[in-house]
Amino acid sequence: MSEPYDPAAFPPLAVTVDLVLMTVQGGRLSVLLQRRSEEPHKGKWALPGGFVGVTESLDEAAHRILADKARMTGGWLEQLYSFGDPNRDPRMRVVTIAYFALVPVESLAPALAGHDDLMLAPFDALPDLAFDHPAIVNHAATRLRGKLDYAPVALALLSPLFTLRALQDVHEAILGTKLNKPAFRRRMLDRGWIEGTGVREEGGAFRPAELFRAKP
Amino acid sequence: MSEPYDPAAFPPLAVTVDLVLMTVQGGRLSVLLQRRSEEPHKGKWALPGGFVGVTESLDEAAHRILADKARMTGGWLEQLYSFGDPNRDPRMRVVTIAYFALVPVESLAPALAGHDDLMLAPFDALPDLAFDHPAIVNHAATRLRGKLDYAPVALALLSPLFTLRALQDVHEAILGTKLNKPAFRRRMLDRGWIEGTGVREEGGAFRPAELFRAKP
DNA sequence: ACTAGATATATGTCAAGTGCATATAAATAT
DNA sequence: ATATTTATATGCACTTGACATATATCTAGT
Repeated sequence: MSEPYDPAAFPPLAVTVDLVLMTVQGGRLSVLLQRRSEEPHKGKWALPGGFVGVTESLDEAAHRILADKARMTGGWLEQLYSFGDPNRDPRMRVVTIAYFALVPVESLAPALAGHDDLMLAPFDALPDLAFDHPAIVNHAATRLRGKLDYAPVALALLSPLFTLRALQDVHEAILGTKLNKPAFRRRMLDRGWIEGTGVREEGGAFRPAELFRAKP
Repeated sequence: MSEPYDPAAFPPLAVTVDLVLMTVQGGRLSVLLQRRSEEPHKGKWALPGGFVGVTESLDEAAHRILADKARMTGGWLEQLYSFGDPNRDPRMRVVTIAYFALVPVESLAPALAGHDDLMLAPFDALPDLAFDHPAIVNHAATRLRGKLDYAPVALALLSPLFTLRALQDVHEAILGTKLNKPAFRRRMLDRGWIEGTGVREEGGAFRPAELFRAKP
């Protein structure tokens, strides 16, 4: 910031936070959408979001919006990217800070139940989205795929105890490809993100797998 | 954005773009700083930046500020991260979108000459910075180091024709470590980012190296 | 009980990538 | 010419991951 603040030349802008809340449901990477009840784009699906309060940090605003949609246990939240095209909202100039969130699908159940203005849309069948939300959603998917290999993001999509098979299913859903089982297994164990519990899953029709958990 | 816009509950905020303009000078990774001429933090060093105009996208604002400081030939500009702590500016609420820029040091010479409110500060000897600019600068350095291996960012710090030795010097300056020469050479050629010109550098006291250029 | 079937887990081998040491090539200075 | 210095090339060990295959462990069915 070099020049002094001149409100006439540089009027303040509306600032929002939009949330790309992703989860894996039925083997497909999906994103939470909310039907718009107001113009513009009334009736279209859009990312959940909200304006940033004056006394609130960006992270706090993102947490607030996330907490409204999901029980935030074992999830992941990080800033994604900021979008500020002058025409992205026809009403007025809005700059949005997009956030990237991951939660196990069970954490979304309470919010989804009985709210028909909310839905989980799979990435391979997204509806027509409002504003520039298609670009935001694509940005999030790309980031997720890119981080999969060097950050324990996939763990945020699983419940606290999980099998290696379940972890692999999550990776395959995100990448859209099949992975080699022994190689995946060794890679995950080498990363040092997870630890075995010694306990096996129960109820399966075949040999039960060991349950793992995220390392603290 | 879910709720309707209520200016009383969510007044607009000032939005700025701050630029972390980095280069390698004398074998050291450095950042362009500007001395503040106004309160707050008057006299302190800070990142160059400015308010975002109403009709201007974030990228356009970043380009405008960059063009003011450097001849933008062969450089790199990308959005870094947004900072919006409510108290980051004591005057008022300011959200800043930080950008990450790389240019060869020669592109900065015109701006630096005769402007004693501008300086290139090496990362290993940064002065006391205004606002939350220390955090922004650290974020940029981390991103730069992280991208070095999988994106051709180092090329943006060199003139169009360069030797592999010069490219290695840039990498070493950024990472702060010495690298193995044959391994570095092979790695760079495998990446497919550069191509030989068949022409050799001239004037050196010893065997002249081949000049390379970035692939289109 | 035993066997078949299915899945979890372990191992062996190969190719690619990287660090390190060393060898060869090409220029200048004396 | 020869020494010196740097560029470029090559050989070798080590690590990592893909893939194939082997072994272990459970249930279901006879």
